[in-house]
Amino acid sequence: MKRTHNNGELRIEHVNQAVTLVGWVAKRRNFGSLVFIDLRDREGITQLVFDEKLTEAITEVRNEYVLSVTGIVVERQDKNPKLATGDIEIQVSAVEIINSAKTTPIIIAEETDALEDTRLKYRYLDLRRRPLQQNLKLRHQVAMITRNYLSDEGFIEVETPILCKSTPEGARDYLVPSRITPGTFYALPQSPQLYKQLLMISGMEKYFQIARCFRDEDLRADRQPEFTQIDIEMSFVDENDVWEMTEGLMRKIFHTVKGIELEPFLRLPYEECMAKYGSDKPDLRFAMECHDISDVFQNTEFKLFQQILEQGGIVQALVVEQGEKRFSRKELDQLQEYVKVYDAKALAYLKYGEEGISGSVAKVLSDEEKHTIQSVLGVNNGDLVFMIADQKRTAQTALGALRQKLGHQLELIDKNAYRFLWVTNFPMFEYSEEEDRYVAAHHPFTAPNEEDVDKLMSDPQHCYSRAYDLVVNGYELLSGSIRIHDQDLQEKVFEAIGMSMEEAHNKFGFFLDAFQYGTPPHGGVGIGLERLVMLLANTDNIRDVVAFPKTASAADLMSDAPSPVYEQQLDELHLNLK
RNA sequence: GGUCCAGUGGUGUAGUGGUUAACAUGCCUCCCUGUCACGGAGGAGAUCGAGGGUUCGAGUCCCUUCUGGACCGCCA
Repeated sequence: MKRTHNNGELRIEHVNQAVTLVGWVAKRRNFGSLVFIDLRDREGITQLVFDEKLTEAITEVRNEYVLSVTGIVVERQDKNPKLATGDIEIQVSAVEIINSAKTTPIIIAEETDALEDTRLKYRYLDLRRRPLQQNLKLRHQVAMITRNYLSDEGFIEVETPILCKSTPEGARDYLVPSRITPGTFYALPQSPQLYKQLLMISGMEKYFQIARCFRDEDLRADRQPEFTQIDIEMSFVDENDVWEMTEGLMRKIFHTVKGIELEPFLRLPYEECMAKYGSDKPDLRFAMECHDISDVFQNTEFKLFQQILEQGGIVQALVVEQGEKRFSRKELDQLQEYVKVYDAKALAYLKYGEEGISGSVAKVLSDEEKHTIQSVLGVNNGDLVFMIADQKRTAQTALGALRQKLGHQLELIDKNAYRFLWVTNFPMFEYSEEEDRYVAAHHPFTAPNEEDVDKLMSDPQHCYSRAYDLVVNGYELLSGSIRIHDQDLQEKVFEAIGMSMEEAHNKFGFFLDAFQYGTPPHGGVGIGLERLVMLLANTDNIRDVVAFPKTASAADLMSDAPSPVYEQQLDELHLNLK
């Protein structure tokens, strides 16, 4: 019997039609000589009615049995408004039990029960549940919109290799041993970066790929070891072209999926972003900005602030409007502990109350200082001021983390809003304590700002790049940059990060060779598909939008990967385990 | 590498040193013709993640370890 309809589509107008439905038993309600079964497929649920002629045939039927039924659509005596098909039911005339099922370890109909490890072990059952099914559908929808949009804009989808050359710059590679050439390895791509740039040299002009990427780094709630990027590269463009194209894609996606018309995307240079929000991925769904109030303490008597300022640090401050009475002493202590996670030494606060100014540093600051803070920050009666004095980045980052925490804790966040922000002008380099040298902050093919080219060697710390991130609601949604297309400039950048041309040729020789044959100006982005779908699905966990995700220790609880392999496999690959 | 949280019938939880480990749900048997979180009666099901220790006595306290989760570092 071939199915005639799915379980989500029958309505009152189908009454009296003969139909055949298939699906899984979601629920059985037994009244002896009358039995109801909720039949589920991916489109929905339809209620089946079995009268006394047929109850015998389904006595053995339990949850998750697979059935095929034929019957007549009838109007229900009592309609169920919670169900799309709630106006009708199927008076079953014939039933075929296609397959039986063991009792499931998790209850499919319940949407929330079962802990993470059980859900992951029985992922195929968890995937039968409505929320995950919807997320996978959503993910498909986003991918399709993206493909169509980019194709219409003249982009060509090209697949790049999964077995690549290892490039130890950046994230740790997943390695794949070569059987044919003993002692050598492929790496899985961290991103198709070099290949997409090569495609620009090849004259593809506009490329995209929905690309799997792999990074052997520790996981987070929004990070998996393998993930998907909507990878895009364009020739003969500058930042504005890339941004406009990306905004167009985002508009299309949010319009189609959510029916939302996005506001124009804001733009903010990195340094300003760090100063205001203490993060390179700020959540702009609430205002609350940080301020550098070091100037207030130029002649301070307070030793701690004095010392920090002398060492080149800053005092960063944040006002919680009407926050004076919103925190207990215990909560303030907890916030104190919270900022320590971000390396801040302490969190100072001042309460501007009716009966004067109190708080952790009320006694050690002068009246003049306290009042200057008030006027500089525009503090009103009843406000609370948090301060962190530390080295610039530490103070900014710790207070920024506090800002984000307070946004949640004080419920300042508009949960239905999407606030897009381009963070631009990232630093070209950052100092690596570990390696005792400057390393590329983005990657070494990122173009420096034109006015900063002179500083590449002389002042790398103040050299900024044409890299940009698109940030939404506290998530880094994508990263990209305008790339270097000039050989001399590329050599200078390698020199600045202490990489000899010889070393550079060892690592990226094929790429540098290609560079010599007429490289167009180009740039692009890599959009984190999972993060985009997370935002659209309103979840804060990446596992909710990945069909078969890994645990925090990068394991697959269902298949039990990674796992040991047979001796023979190691032998073939010329590998010895330590 | 570090910090914190969790682990108790199939599933989710309660149980802060003392009798037979409780509740919900699921499961099994029986009853029921209008349920949709169906209802009713009965039943089975737990070496309390593992190992060690403290104690007259440990699910409970201590140590070690494993697993899951969140975060810091890391993620060009």
